[in-house]
Amino acid sequence: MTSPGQPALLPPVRSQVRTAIDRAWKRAVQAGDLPSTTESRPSIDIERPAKPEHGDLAVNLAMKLARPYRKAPLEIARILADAIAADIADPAAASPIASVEIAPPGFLNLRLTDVVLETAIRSILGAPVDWGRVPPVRPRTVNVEFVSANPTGPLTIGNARGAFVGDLLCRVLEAGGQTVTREYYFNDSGSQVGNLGASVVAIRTGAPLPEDGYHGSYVEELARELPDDVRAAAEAPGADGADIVGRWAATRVREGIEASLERLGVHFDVWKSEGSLHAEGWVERAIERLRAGGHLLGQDGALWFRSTAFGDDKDRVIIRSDGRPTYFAADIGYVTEKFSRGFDHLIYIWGADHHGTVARVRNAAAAMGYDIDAVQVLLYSWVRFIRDGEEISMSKRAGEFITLDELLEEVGVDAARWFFASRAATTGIDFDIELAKKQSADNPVYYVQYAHARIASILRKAADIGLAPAADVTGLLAGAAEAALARAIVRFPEVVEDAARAEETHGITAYATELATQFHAFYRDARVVDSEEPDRSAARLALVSAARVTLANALGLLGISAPESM
RNA sequence: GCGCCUGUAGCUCAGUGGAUAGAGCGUCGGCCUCCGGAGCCGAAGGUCGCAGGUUCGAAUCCUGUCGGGCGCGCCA
Repeated sequence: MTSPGQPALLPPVRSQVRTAIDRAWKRAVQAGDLPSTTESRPSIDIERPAKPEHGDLAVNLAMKLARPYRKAPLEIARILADAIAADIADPAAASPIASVEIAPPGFLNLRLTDVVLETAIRSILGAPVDWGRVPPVRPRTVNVEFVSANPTGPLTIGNARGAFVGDLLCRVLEAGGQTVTREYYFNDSGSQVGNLGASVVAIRTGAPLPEDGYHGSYVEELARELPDDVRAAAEAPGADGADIVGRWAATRVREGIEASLERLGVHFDVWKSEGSLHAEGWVERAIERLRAGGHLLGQDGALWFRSTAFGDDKDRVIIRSDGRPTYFAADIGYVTEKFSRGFDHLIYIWGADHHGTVARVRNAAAAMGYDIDAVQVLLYSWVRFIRDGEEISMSKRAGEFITLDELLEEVGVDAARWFFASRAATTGIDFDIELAKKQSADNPVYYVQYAHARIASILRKAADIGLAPAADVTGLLAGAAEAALARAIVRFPEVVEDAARAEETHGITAYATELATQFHAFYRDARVVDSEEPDRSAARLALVSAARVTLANALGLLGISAPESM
């Protein structure tokens, strides 16, 4: 949403072109050159041709219209091309298209005007912070819940992907104009917390660890740090010592988790405990709501949600026969609690092993009267961590694990962020720790950061001899090197738009790499700092300045630093 | 057995039905009198697991099949 005083974001070039094509299509229909149809026109796909001789952008609309119109694609392409040419000739239309060519089997290959590129560069330099933000398709207030590991031990590399994927998703949604709340859900009162407390007590008293106890140095650390007042309360007659110590330990562990997450640049807005959902009556009210809707079923002494009525393969227990609510009961209470805070979209980031629970949560939301599509689950696949050719197996309870902190210490936050950002969340991936360390110098993230640092260095050097970026690059783009770099820069908002829509970030890392390559090529071919030619130098400084802003914003979008020097 | 995800270059991964399937790393060969060589240029490397089908066109959609991962609790 744009407030009155604020200029609207410049539409991405691709959107401007789409508008122009649409205008041309209507022009052709009005002129009677194309049949008017009651069917809606197919969506206009605009793609970037692999080969430069195919122009800046290509449109396959003529091929798509061939069937409904029962006309040869090339014939339709001819008509559309004529209409686009007419649109270009109309000064009032101010078309972003410079020229159009037809290529078999029916492509329309377009070239952009220099004006469109220059306008974009001007807007980058004028409002660098906004560059890459795109207008929302539909503005939403989104709750993204992720990590949500119970505070029974430090975060491990097993939690890593969820943390990065969730935060990256939030960032990409924010860039797409949505309002995002990052939320962490945890249980600090269950039996596992009691186990943790019992383990701490056992170490403290020198007793053997309980059967299901927790191992690991962090448990010993907790035992050492146990404050006297907590110990006294736990040892009071009739007190549940394991529970009291467990709650204290869970709080300590949770604070440690929060610190780890902050270290990797993930900040949660809301920390929500499962206990609070019960205490505040959300679970009870949600169950009543389901009951009122006739979605519950008593059987074998337990209370079930009729999930099968919504297509699930079985019904799901909400209250066990012994009267204790299941985890799922808290889930449905949580759904109502979240919606009560005004979110119109809920996203859960879960590991792929939770896919069996997706249907029941969404179905319960539907049963309570919410739009099922407003509850979305993003499943990420597992990462196999490899060291010395062997998969690292982990067990938090047995104390065999590598913590997230240790991983980041080894490979670095920027490299780790890049690693996860550059892969689709749904594919299983291998993370070879030795390889990640060994290749750290060759990691593409440094390639992109290097390009940024190099530009920063150029700008410093220019300033030293009194050269500053021009306010504009008008006329500069006649040069081939400049034109190529400008075209790469201007594509950024489209990349963000695609990433926001796909809810994936690997398009951004690929783009950042490509832009860095374009910059390096420009650097090779065009001297930027040149006191002999101050005007051209100033214009080129403006262009590389725009490239720097774009690289910085692309990296920033991924939570990766953009260093001034390396 | 049923369900979901997945199979693309030596390795790690991109590829929303479109033009000769791409990138990084690795390998091989070149480039520093000049704004940062963490760079640039070039080369080799592919039956897109396999077999059918859909259509002007398939890595992409459908069916089958083989391999890998995960799930199928009154666990979380």
